[in-house]
Amino acid sequence: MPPFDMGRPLRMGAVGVHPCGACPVRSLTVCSALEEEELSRLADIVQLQRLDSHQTIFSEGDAASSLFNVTAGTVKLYKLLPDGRRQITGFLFSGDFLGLSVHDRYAYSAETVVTTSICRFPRRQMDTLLEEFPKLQRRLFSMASTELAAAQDQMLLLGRKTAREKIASFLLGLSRRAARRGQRDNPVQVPMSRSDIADFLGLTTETVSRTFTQLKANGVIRLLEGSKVQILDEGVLTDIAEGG
Amino acid sequence: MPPFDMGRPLRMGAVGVHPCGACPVRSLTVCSALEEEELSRLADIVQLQRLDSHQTIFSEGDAASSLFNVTAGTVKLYKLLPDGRRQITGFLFSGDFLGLSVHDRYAYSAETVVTTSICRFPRRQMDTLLEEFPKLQRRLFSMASTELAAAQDQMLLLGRKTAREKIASFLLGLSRRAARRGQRDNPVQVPMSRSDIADFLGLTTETVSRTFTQLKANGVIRLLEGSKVQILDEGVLTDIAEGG
DNA sequence: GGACGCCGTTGATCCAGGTCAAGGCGCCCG
DNA sequence: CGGGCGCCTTGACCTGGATCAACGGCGTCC
Repeated sequence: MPPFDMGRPLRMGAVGVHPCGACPVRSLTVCSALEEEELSRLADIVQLQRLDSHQTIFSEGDAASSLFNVTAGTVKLYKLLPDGRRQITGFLFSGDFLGLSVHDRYAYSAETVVTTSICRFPRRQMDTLLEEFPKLQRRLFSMASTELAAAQDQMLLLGRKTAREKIASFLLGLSRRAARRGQRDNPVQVPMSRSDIADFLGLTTETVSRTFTQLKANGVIRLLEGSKVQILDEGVLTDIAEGG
Repeated sequence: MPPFDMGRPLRMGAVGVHPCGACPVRSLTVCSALEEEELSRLADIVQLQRLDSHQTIFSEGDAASSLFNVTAGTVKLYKLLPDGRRQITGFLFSGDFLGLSVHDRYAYSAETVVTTSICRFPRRQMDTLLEEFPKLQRRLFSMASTELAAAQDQMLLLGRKTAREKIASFLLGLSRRAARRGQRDNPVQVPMSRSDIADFLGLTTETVSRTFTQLKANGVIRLLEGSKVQILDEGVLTDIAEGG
């Protein structure tokens, strides 16, 4: 047994000063909509959780009992076909939220990619706060709209882009999101496996690997230690991503 | 010049009894969230428009000045790559809404597939109503969540399904949505061209055509007059759609 | 410290679906 | 009523990426 059970939820409302005020990613999250007073109400219902890599947060079809905020790490969302084929519908990083549902069931599964911290908001209590704070509702709506736009980009990628264009788009997307979070955008961290990338882009691991090799040979990127990728020519990579 | 200019917007607030009360698809739309009093406020800002087939409603990158509700007909949403490759991200029917945006620009283009009626809500005024009627906000959020779930299904389809599975899923999807609108679900109307279907499913028109022929030869469907498709064995079609 | 297993890479071959080409069949328009 | 133009279908062939296979590196567990 470990000295601290980090998997056990931590009720933050219990401590004197709630942690949301000091949350380093607050400005990125749904919580940025709130003032101090409201924030403390949110803190009353939140549970912090730290999860190892490759842990399931919830599975497709589970009762959708919570909403979540990623505060550190990486999460993947995916859907499966009965024979095991998998489509990863998104990767989430700090500041991103997950857990929206229709008909009270999650429509996809969520799993950590690396060690990850999340805030869990029980849906019932969250619904109450949403009624009480329209700002929160609006912020959630705006984040869902952004998600929807990203989903449409991903459909264009999946339906109409070549392997090379998919990989280029993927790397640029990772880099831009890192920048938005205030993290290093070049070289960019690529924490997920080839197999995860393949299932996100509608490819196989072999094709992902070959395409990285090819972009490297073309002098567009470099593969670095610690799953980092250096973008050597962003202009060219952008052109490739757009089919140029 | 035509005797009536049906393309000219019709301000409905001007007439004595607003038309939303009698709207035949109200229960399907965002408007179902509202009571009579609120509905008339919505009617004050709405413009009804009737459009011929293949008319552009707005284009990707346009200032997002309105939200829309489809009340009759069919609309397609799509994104283009610079070289003209196209991905249709969704088809809309009566009751569906469109026009959500991020950063005040539409992220996709919208075009009618057949003769179509839409309600146009100017964004500025809509925003005011959203503030005033949280129910409306919640309804819009819920519809966006549903859209998001559909987008994830479509990603699974685009990334991981075969041509046969894609066509089967497409027909079942059309049929189920028709049923939800209270329309005939079998035989099901397929108002869009092979080329539209191809660009929705990430295929070519040739492959779409061949796959229809193949499903017909297998006795799963029949192609009828007037762009209708009869589903002869829904169980088999469902199995095909899920990779069975 | 050795063996095993997982991940990533590379090579050889295959095939689903794309591309190119040719008609057929309505439908509109003169 | 005839010609032309979009659509749809079908056929022949091609190819990008999948599949199958082998192997090296590296971490983990006896």
